[in-house]
Amino acid sequence: MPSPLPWQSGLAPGAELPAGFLLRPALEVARGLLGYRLVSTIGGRRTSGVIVETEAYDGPNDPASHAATLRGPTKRNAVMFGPAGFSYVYRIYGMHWCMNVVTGPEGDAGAVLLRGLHAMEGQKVMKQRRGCEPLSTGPGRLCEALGITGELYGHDLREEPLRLQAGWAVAHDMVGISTRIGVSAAADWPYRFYVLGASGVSRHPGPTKPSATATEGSQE
DNA sequence: ATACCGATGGACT
DNA sequence: GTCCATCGGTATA
Repeated sequence: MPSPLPWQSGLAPGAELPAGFLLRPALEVARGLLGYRLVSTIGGRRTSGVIVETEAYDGPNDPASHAATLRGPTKRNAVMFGPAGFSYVYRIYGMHWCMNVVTGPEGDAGAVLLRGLHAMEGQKVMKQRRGCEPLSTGPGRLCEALGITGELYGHDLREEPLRLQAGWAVAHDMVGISTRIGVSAAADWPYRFYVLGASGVSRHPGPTKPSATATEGSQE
């Protein structure tokens, strides 16, 4: 068994993000958000969890980003060109919502897709919303479990009802890196980050980083 | 365990 | 028209 995950010892206090945390490039923020917390009070019901899986989307430089086109901002991707710390929520396949955290200075269209959450509070509510397990593994499920919809497009993540807060530090030997899931453009870019052995991670593949310590295989 | 398939809506060619 | 940053059911191994 690898070292225990830091959040297994109890609930971390909600904390503000370190200054400048989200102003860095999407790739750095995607790694940095592992162990941080997402707290929803949408619909007056509190649900929260620890971020255990992310993907970076690096704006115009990144062929897989919704901000990749040379044509500049569209109605959908506009929020990504704005300041960091706002949510980019979009609908995919006509039925699921996906949520990103906008990163980088204004004008830089970086974003980080939240793909996996280790549920900590309000699991009963999440079950109710989801109707089945797993609760918050995968971007669509994560949004459903926390009640995130298109209404939260452009929401300031310092404010109710959806807040991003600092949480636990995740050591480097507990982080897996792989290519992004479901993307065809830039398919070989190692822009996905996940916590080894954590529940809430959608898959544990990873051509990119063998990561000596972790024998995978721990279940939820 | 992996594989395929259908649902469904909006952005884009 | 086509392409998805997906999911859940069903099928096959």
